[in-house]
Amino acid sequence: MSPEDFLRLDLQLCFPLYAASRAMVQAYTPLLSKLGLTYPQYLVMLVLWETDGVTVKALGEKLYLDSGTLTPLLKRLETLAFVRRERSKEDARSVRVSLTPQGRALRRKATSIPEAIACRTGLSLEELSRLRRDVLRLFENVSK
Amino acid sequence: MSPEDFLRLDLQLCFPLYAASRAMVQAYTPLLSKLGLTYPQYLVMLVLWETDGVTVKALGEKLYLDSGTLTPLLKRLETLAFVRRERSKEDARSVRVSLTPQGRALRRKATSIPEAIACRTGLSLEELSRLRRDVLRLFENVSK
DNA sequence: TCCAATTCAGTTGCGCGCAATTCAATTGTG
DNA sequence: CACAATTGAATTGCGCGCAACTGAATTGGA
Repeated sequence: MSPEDFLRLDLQLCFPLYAASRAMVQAYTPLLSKLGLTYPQYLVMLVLWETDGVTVKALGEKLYLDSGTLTPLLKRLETLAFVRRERSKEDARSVRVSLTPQGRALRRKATSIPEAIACRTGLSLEELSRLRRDVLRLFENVSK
Repeated sequence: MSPEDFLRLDLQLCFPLYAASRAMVQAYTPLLSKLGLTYPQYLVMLVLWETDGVTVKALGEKLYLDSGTLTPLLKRLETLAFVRRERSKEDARSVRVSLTPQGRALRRKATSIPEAIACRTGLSLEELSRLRRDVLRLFENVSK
């Protein structure tokens, strides 16, 4: 295989990854729109449902997103009345994000989503878990 | 495992995929910026290097992008003088995109990129090819 | 042939992502 | 203690993605 061949679209890994990632987000979209959420907003809610009262910095570290993305997103979630944002008392540089009762209540409506998505992938739980592990390894290699 | 557990961020496939896809694009960014391209623009150039004079519709079908994304992107590539856009004579609804000499010349400067990226993944060619196949299968299942 | 339906590109509007910068709060060092 | 360096969030600017829509060109059925 010549070095030229590596420029063939069909031989690259990134493009399928990029297309698959967008396709997965599209699969979530109709389910999430019932809750009034976008996919990145859903990711933030997943973190908050696990750990309420987290700072913007900690959110960014979990989701690999910066304040340029998170600040406006969190303002939209605040407008939707799913979260509150308030300056930390201990360190006035940081902002804590907490769930409102509505934000907490939203969790129940979201419980059916992961299984619905898992079905859409057409993969078994074992295949899903293996693929997640492989993609995670790729992510760790590439992002370091 | 309870249905609640499926809402755990660390157990989902889409998030690693989403993070890995962005990380891969970030790995491309410094290499592509030397050529003056973004990653989606690079994808368009890959198609044109394989098949010059393609329509916007055909580009969209190969890259799974619509005219809302492609039209402004192609205008930027035209401003950069890498492509020309012209209404088709056979069917005036469609627009053909062709490489300029500069666009064609850019290919040589891009030849080293795929290998550099492959190295960054830390995976062997066999692992890369297997992962590409698995991700492609996921994409096909989810997008149909 | 006519004209309704379809197709193709373009436009608008909005929400990310992310680089780069700003600004206030805090930390660490002499 | 002073003050330079660092940190955390916000802001700005730009390029996607994509849904929804527009308008022109083409197609296909009555």
